[in-house]
Amino acid sequence: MYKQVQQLITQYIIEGRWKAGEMLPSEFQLADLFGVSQGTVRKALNAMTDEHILFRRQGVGTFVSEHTLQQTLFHFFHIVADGGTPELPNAQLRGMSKIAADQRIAAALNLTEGSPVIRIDRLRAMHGKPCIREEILLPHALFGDLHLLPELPHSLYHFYQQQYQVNVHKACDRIKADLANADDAAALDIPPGAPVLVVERIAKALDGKPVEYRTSRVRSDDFHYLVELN
Amino acid sequence: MYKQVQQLITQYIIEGRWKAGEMLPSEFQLADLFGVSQGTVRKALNAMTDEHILFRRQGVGTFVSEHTLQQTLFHFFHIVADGGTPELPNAQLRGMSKIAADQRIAAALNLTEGSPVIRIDRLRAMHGKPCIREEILLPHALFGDLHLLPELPHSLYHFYQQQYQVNVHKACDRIKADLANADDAAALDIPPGAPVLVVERIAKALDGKPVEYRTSRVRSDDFHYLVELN
DNA sequence: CAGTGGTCTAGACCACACC
DNA sequence: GTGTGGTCTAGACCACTGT
Repeated sequence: MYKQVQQLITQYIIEGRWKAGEMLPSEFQLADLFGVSQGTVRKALNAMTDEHILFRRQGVGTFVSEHTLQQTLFHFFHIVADGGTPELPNAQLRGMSKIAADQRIAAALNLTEGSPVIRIDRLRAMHGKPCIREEILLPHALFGDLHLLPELPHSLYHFYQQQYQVNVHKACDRIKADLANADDAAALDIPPGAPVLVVERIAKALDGKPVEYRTSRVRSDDFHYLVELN
Repeated sequence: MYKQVQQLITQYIIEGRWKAGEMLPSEFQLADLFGVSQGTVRKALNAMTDEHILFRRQGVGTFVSEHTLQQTLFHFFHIVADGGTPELPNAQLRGMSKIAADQRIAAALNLTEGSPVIRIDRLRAMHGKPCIREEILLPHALFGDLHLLPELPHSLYHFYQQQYQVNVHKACDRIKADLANADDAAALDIPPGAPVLVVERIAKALDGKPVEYRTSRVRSDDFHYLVELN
């Protein structure tokens, strides 16, 4: 029963009945709504809190998670300057376009080859030092004419959520090492052939469908990728 | 109260009163033992199950987690062949010695400089193809004369647990890119200057103290590091 | 069959936040 | 003060396991 409740609440959020940042009804109201006891609702809410879909504040209420800067930092941004603490870098937009998905992109986003996708190129910098080249690919079907906007905010997941009702809540990163090519060298201010980290990410929405395919090329002299294992 | 119960159970495990793989008393017996209700014990046990310190099987009982191959694979081994599924590679022992901790090692293991540490060198291979060079550093105080053994098992965390009552349960990986040096090239069968992943891990025991400092150099042509974010 | 964990319920009380 | 989530308790029943 608590899993059904969980599924129902998730459905309500996907349908936009409860939006990001909004407060849900209290445990007892939800219990009445779904015809179960307060304890059962509680178990569902806590499970969803563990998945970071909801968050709760004692004395206040239960809310749909927003991708705030804090959240994004802890859950989805793992590139850190060597001596320092996690921090969000600036992002400089280099270009946006609509292209047709090749085989690689189609596979990553679970589309058919040739489907329209939006491509974003950005250069990110920390403390004025360029550190990451990002290529971001989005299904056109979900994001409409995003590529025609003049600017983008730095925190994309928050933006996806606010403007397109796309809630990123899971992701999978594949990390490799490579040598800096000419574009890397020019953009990141490193010698060609220097080692770089390549992080390929596929991000998934609440419904489990892939919604973003992102490739980051990171200079490795002063930055690393950090993973906590529990 | 449930946090106190959690702390007590953890303490019992650290003291070796309940050892890896053993079954704990039932929820009601624990409730009597600690003077709380069964629901409170349950909450503590479930929290510890989430941290992978315990695992529970319906109809059977609650057990102290063992680092089985399965566990190790999912929680602590994230290097994967490009096309394939996660898999544990062979390990070929290259050498073991007792050395004095330099500043870097002392900082990682929270020891004073000059403390004795055990150093292990291994070469790991998947499907007969060499893929990882590992340097493993252990505090001598916890692992005694491990370096005098003629052989080591492939799954070290299980071995630490069985032979030295050291339960690894958290770790932190820092990932960088580098160029293959002469030793990498020779051992991993790649050209010098090829890109390699460098994974530095500090592993922590149940009591939160660092117990292993491991540096892995991974060939990046056919392997990657995999991270799941939730 | 007996013993275990898994779920659901109901009620009480506490801690906290906001008005 | 009122309403919220957080904790603790107690009891019932179910599902699963091993004998």
